[in-house]
Amino acid sequence: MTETAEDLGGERKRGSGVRLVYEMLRDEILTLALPPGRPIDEVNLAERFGMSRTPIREALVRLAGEGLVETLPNRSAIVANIDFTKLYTFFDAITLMYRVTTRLAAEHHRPEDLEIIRAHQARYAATVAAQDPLAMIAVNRDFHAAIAEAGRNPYYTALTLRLLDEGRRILRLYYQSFNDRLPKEYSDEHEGIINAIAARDVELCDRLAREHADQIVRQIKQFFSRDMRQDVKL
Amino acid sequence: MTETAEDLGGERKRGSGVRLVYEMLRDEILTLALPPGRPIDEVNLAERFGMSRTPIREALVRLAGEGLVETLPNRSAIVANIDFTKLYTFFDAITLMYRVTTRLAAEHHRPEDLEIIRAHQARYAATVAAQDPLAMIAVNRDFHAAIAEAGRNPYYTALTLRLLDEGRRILRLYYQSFNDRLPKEYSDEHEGIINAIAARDVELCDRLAREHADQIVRQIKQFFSRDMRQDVKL
DNA sequence: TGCATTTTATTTGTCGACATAAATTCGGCG
DNA sequence: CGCCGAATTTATGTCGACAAATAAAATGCA
Repeated sequence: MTETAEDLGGERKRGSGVRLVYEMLRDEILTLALPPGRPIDEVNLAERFGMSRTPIREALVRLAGEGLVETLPNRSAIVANIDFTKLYTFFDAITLMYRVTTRLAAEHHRPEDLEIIRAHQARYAATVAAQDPLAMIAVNRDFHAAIAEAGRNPYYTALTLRLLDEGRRILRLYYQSFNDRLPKEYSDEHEGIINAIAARDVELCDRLAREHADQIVRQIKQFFSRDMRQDVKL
Repeated sequence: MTETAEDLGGERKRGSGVRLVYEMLRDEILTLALPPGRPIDEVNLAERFGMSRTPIREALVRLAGEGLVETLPNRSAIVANIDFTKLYTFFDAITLMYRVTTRLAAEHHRPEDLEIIRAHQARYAATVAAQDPLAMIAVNRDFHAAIAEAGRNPYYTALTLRLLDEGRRILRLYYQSFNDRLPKEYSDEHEGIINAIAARDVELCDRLAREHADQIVRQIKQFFSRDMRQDVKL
């Protein structure tokens, strides 16, 4: 799947190796290029990135801290599995975080925040028009992350980011099942949320964020319950 | 402060070193034995724990992932500072998490959860009676962590744990200002919460959790605003 | 042939050492 | 006397190698 020889050019600056590996692995995990459960071999990665195992391990430890890889003692680390039995807790949490962060964004956003949010939304619409699900999923995450940032509560932002990242993998599964054809309905909902934030209408933000979350959750629930039934058949 | 020669006995099992360092450092940070801003020297720790720098670094990376230490590139890591300008976001977040986790505990708890929660509360009362603020703070954290666990939403639990840990440092500062004399009022509030969970009364749990949080927040806010005023005077 | 046990092999956990970047000290110059 | 720059020092980032533990393979036995 992944090309063997990556050969990332020449000299890297001291300290940049870890971040490089971290970001690259993270992206491959979140796009499902590395599927859940796949073993992660340290020496393999060390060769691929042309560096020692030490920075590789540090990147893996950080990813493990975010719950993106699971490390079994004395055994290969693996890409974190998606626990479908806990999907409902995920939906519950992300719905609450959408509501809370959007509310706070309405209260605390500054002009420059809105610019950033609108820029993400423009990119989002472009990815939908281009039928590029991978980019769409990534930008959708950036959009809501920007809203959370505008809310200026780092604790909520941190949880929201974690949920959004986990959501990238779930959405990837979801859209793959449709051969990656994208509906564009979310685009309108995003516009409504932006306007509500700009108007500083806290209650409207709450309602729109909840509806936005409910809509996605409903679709994915439907999809996975279908999938569950098929699984049960064996 | 910290004894130089710790000399933790003899052989350790392969893989246990990291957890040992991680837990010990974590405890020292949360009890303020290591004050915010203090530099953390890797070789120093390596000598103290009688192991190489490698496991020390891994423990530090994990602690950095939880926001308990800050690592500056090519410079000493330091114990994470407490950002008092973001105290209000902390209060907001922990109030919400108290409410949400207690609500969920009312819905999803099982008999064994209640036993655990009650056991923590018993220990809590004991620490208050013994006027042991350090233990009291630690057990208070365990009490609310057990409630979060009973709510069975790992995302909420994770954020709650992070907030509770950060809260340990703040509470330590708070009680230090009173020469570590403890009021026992919280004990009764805890009992009320336990009863509401046992009765599966979601709305009552919400109200009691909010009041419990508000009460603590009010006191600490008062304390820190007093402190702020003094700071302004220079 | 099938199962248990030993042997091999692979991969992680840890170590000690070197390279490098920043902080500090020292020295020169204006 | 003070400031700027170079040398020194200190601590981190990275490396290659060894040891331990698990998985896989091979062997022996019933």
